[in-house]
Amino acid sequence: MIKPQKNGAGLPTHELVYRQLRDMVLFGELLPGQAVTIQGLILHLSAGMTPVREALRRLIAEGALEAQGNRRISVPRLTRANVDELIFARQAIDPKLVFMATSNITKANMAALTAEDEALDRAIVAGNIPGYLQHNYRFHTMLYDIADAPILRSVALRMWLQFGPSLRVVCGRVGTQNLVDEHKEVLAAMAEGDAERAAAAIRADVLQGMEQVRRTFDVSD
Amino acid sequence: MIKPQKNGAGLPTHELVYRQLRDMVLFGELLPGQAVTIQGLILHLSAGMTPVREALRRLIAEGALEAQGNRRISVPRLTRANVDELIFARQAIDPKLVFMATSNITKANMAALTAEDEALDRAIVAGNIPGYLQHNYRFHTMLYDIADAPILRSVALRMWLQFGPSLRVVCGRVGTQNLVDEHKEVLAAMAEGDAERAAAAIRADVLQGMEQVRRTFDVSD
DNA sequence: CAATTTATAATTTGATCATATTTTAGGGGT
DNA sequence: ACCCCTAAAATATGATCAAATTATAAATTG
Repeated sequence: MIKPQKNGAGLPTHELVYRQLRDMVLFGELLPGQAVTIQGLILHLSAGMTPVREALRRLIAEGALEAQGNRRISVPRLTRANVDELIFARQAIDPKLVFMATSNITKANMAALTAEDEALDRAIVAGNIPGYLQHNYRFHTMLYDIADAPILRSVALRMWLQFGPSLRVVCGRVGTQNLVDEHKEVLAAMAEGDAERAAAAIRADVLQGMEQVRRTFDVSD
Repeated sequence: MIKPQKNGAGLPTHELVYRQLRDMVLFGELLPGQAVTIQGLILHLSAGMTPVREALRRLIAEGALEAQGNRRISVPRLTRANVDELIFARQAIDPKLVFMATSNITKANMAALTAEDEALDRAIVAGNIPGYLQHNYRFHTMLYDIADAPILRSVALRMWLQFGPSLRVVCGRVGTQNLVDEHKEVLAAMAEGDAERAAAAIRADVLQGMEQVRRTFDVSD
């Protein structure tokens, strides 16, 4: 007699498992190199086997996790060459998305973006690392959503999943105080409808952040 | 007493199912808008349920398939805006990969690329559409592999999965005879070690091909 | 005789399948 | 058009088999 539990939300279990794992990757609960086992997730999340497997396949496809070949799964450890790839890709994609977002901006969108950026600033002064990571992610993904370009958005999100764990390590080393961003400039340019300037600002922001990731490699590696 | 059949190759079933489905998407056995059911695949590929589900989650994550929300899965139907996104992304990524590949080129690599391009030409004159699609794909993916940049490679492969079904439609309309490419120029530039020229050539090739995809939209849509 | 290596057993983890439940789509009736 | 009812498809579970890592013991060598 098997009884398939009806999970709280209206979402399928594999989706819930996916979101939990994704957040663990993005917001630093999983560190680079860490092993991830199916059995462990079944116990920890009290989910069935099939949903967990589906979520893992999805995360592997998105680059958030890595299949090591011998049936083992782990959080990828970036090489310096990988960071260079990420810098190139983000520099190409993110400004385009912000450029497109500038055309679609509304009063409500702009208010939400501003609120998110202010929450981000508060997390920085408070030294709240998880808060910084979450609000920073939210700020950028809101821009992606506004751009209304699903394919470029999915590429950009994929990049976040790849450098997420490393970004956590960066924050642990330099602290939140030393983190600066170009978000104010992005918002000002978007408010004026100056798409070129907004794109340039986000490119500077991306380069700023990714260079910080690269720098930690010059120390550790 | 259950006996888990040991599939021929040393690869897990979910991997084999994934590859078969991916090839069906890439080489035109699945058309845009077509529905894909789990049960149908279980019967057609005589595979179990769990491996099929895993392969589908992976293909959905890679953009090859689309979850419609109401538990239905289908081959995505590209919009004109989607095609513009693909053009932008490929124009950014592909030349970079060819630029990188030029540094890593070897005698063996160059011979394999040339052989693939010749097979491609033969498929064109023969009017062999599946052959054209396969050799064209192989030519480009060989370049990605030579570049040795796994993250950019995965982004580029994702793009192929998205426009694959539409490319099949294009070939069905214009025929293979009207398809031209810049592969000879790419190979010549790479042989000289001129990375800039090789990158420019592949950009022209990409634009050429993607514009053809866009053109079919102006007719049908 | 100690230490390193090799072989073997045990345990953990992954892969697949069959089955039970839930949800959706579609068809006939009001 | 709306609502129940049925059938089919998707979701989720636990059982079972297979494989890989770890632990343990034996053996060979310096």
